[in-house]
Amino acid sequence: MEQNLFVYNTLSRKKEQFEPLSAPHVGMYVCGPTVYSDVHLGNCRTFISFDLVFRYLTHIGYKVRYVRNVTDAGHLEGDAGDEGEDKIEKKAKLAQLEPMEIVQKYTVDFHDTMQVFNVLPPSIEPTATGHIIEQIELVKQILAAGFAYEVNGSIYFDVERYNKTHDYGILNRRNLEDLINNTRDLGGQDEKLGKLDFALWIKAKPEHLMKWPSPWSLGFPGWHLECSAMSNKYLGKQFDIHGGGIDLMPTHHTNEIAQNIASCNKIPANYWIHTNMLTVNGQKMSKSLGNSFLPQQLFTGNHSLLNKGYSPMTVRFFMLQAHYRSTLDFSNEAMEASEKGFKRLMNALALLDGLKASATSEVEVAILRQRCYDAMNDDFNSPVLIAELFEAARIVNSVKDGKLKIDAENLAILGQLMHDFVENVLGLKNEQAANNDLPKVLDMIVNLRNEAKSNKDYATSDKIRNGLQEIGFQLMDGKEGTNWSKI
RNA sequence: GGUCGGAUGGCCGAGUGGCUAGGCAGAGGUCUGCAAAACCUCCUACAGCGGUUCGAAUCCGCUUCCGACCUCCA
Repeated sequence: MEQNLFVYNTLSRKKEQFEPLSAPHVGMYVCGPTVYSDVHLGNCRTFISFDLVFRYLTHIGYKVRYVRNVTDAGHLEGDAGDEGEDKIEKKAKLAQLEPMEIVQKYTVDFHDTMQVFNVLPPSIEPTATGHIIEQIELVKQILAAGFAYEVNGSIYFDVERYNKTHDYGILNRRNLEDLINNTRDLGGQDEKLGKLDFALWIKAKPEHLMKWPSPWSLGFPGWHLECSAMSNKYLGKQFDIHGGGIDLMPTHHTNEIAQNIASCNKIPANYWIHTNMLTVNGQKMSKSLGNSFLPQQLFTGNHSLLNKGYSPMTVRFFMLQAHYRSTLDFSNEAMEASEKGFKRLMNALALLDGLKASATSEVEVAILRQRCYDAMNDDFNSPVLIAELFEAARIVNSVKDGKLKIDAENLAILGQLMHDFVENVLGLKNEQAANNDLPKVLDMIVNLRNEAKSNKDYATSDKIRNGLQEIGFQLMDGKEGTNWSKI
């Protein structure tokens, strides 16, 4: 916490010094996935971005309670507005499954995918269906405060009424008239008094499967409600950071803030962090546009836009090479560049242990370390951090080649710095197979080859090297012997 | 249509008034039996047109193009 961290706050549209409400504790809420289908790569980018935030806050000494929800009910489908079908229920009917079967399947898939990307689990991962009571209580409070009304068993939030005493556009910076004038007329919204009003509680139709009793009807909660209720429950009325994809900002987060303020007159979070979109050919990756990749397709290369597969850590590195607030465009060329860069960084990390210290040092590593912190303190600037780490890699390689001298003290700092930032902060890890007999076998083959080589039997030595290359191992002859690495 | 944001070298991508990241690709060199890796050197760009300034990729205006949101979305 000696770090002077600055965070870009969507509320102020500025970078602000990060000051938690009660350090060293930090409360962070991030809107998680709706578990009605596989997470795609764009979703993953958001959670990887917040994983970086979580990891860095933790690294600099904060005790973070990280809450990321799973939406397993109440999320309405498409153009029909609040009359639309629950996404999960729709999928369940199609697949002739219980809604909770769908939820279970895609929750497991989500967790697996997060693990593959080395995304740390949040401290608490609450579900909407697990907090129906809390949501009903919240609706009661909003009703009592006079910012909601009931029509035929459904409850709607009265946006125009709310805006008379509060600023509805505090986050999205839009005035109400503009919003009203630019809102399309949608079908099936007869019940609502105002165009911008949104549902807090929806009365279920008879055929609806997911429904719960409430004072108003047998029904289900509106989508925006769960995040208000659950952040309030686990982090309090006010907490430090609220995050999510930038596409959630104009509507979902705007409504969330309105709900919280309407119920307890406090804006829930001080810092609002929004991550930008992953694009494909310049267009947002999204399920509805049909241009999304599943992580599995990326790993295997099984997609028409892909030349080959890329490993999870390559993908993670690719994403961290762009700043979280910039759009990131996906392409094969960019992925291949990241694949090589990632390998270069990890090779340097692996060489650290074998480096020998000199009596004197030609490098001052503490300066580099400070530059790494400076990068992250500037709104989690991982691309700049990675640039600094490539400088660290250059030092490692030069020392290894005997071209640069480093003393024990600087070597220790260098090692610490690289492990801290590459593994703990960026969350990158080596993907090579470990803990088996393979290294011993390879070392033996390498020794055989070196015997042939010292006899100038290059036909044999090249045969061994080429053979290993074909099955995925690259040999590298150096002054101090031969190294191998997985290609 | 309204609101907001973006346009950086062959590709990706940082940077917000002078010091002009980084990765990948490309060229040359060192090393090496040859490779590979590594190291060194080179390629030095900011959509266009005006303006402000001693000085602009960075600030202002206009133009062109692209995107996001306005409707579920990470």
